[in-house]
Amino acid sequence: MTWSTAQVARMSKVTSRTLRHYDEIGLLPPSRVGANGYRFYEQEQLLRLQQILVLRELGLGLDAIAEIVRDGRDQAAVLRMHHRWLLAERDRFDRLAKTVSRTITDVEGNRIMTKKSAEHWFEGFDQPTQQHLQQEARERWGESVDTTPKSTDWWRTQGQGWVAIVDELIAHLDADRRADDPAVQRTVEGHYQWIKGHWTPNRESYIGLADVYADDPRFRANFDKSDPRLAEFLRAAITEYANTKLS
Amino acid sequence: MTWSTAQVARMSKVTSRTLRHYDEIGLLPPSRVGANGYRFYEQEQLLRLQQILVLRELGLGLDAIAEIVRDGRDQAAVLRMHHRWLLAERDRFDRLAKTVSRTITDVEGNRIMTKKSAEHWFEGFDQPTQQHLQQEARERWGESVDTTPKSTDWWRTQGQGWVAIVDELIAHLDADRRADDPAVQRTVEGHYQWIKGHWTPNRESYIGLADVYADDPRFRANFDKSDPRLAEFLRAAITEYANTKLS
DNA sequence: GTAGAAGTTGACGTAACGTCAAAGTCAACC
DNA sequence: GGTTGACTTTGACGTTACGTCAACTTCTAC
Repeated sequence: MTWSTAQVARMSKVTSRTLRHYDEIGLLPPSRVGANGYRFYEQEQLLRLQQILVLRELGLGLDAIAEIVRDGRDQAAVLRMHHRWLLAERDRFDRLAKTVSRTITDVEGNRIMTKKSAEHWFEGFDQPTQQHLQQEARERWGESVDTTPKSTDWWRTQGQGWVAIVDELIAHLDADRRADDPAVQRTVEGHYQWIKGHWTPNRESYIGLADVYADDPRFRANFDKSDPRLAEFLRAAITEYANTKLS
Repeated sequence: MTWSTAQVARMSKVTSRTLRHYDEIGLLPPSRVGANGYRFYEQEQLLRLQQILVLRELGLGLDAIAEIVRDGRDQAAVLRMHHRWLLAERDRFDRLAKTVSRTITDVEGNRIMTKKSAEHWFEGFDQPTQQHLQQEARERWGESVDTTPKSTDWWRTQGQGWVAIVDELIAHLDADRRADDPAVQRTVEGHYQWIKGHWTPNRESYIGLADVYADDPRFRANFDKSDPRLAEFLRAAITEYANTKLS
């Protein structure tokens, strides 16, 4: 089966402009281009488009999507990962609805806000999805990491949560704490919860993530910019946490 | 309690740049501006920000958000509407996850796609949320419709489904069909299903919507641009449909 | 042949900020 | 009081992902 641009656009509810754009940037080349210059798509392209649209719904930029959606991967495994992400996003909207419920209660009770209660009003809005989802994909397929210069921006786009965690780790290092010190482990717990917002690592995968942090050249380079002790310290701290707290 | 820009930004996870932007466009003016030029926010602004962020999460543009988020409305009623929208969006992500599940089954079974099955791959991606949510808000608070020039773009952003319905109505008028003609009623049925994708009108609210279409100056103006007979014809057709098909 | 739908390329415009620079303000510390 | 660093402002250019439009070609049905 083959589909024209308009047919694909109609089925998928994206515009032909979008399809052209995706072809231009190499994200979704058509199956073939006719002698008349017309684009034609087949099943493989439709599958890929679905994946693109899922990731777009999850808020990823096209750069990140290009990195995740690739030929040659086990498609069923990719789809299962997307499925899990969609369920996580579904749960986040549930959390947002609960946040609004709480606000309704506050407003109907004419509650005066304190500093503490104000923070509850914004629970669920954090969506550092792109970084997390890319991270998970990289952990899984790290060996095929894209090396385009644009990807070096990944570190720079990390959210505030991560920055705070790094700051704490550096403070621990400066206080000469060891990786298994309870304070250090609390920081790792914070990191774990941050990750857990979107996917829940088990022991193996959390340690695998620590290894990515320490071994991936770009992660490593960015850590070294902050403090040369960081990478190995984080690896040790995460490994300790995973071995004592996770299964 | 008063909060500075940075405090609000931290709590809400938006940037100070965003808060400035929202002030500049009048979407979220601060509670007051100090002698030093600094912005300060209070509870009322935080409540409004939460509403803005909810609607942003739901994919609305800032124009549409400005139209929905207003002073003087029953805040509990506004929040309950947002709550319902969030649950609907949660359910849509559930549908998306089910779509991906189906794809996994197809891929693992090495199913060859037919024209029909290809359409299933894209279920759940339709999100004409902005139009529908604005419409619902207008139906509820139509009498306080904003008259800023920018809002006149609303009509232009209507989706294809709406355009097709209008085209059909004009065709019915040209064929001298009455509002209760079965063919006309089938068009209204199509409109009803289009609305029903996001909220289900009962008799009263569907007729109320028809009244909004005919009585709101901007709706009316846009209808008149297409055909001066349209507004009243649509009102009559919807009223007929609602009285015979809805309770 | 004609008309209208469908499709292309090319190119400017848009929305919602992100980023950066320059400068002022504030608070803590010496 | 001076210094430093965090905080805040205004101003302005840049970015992303298309939307919109124009001009032209191709296809299909009559």
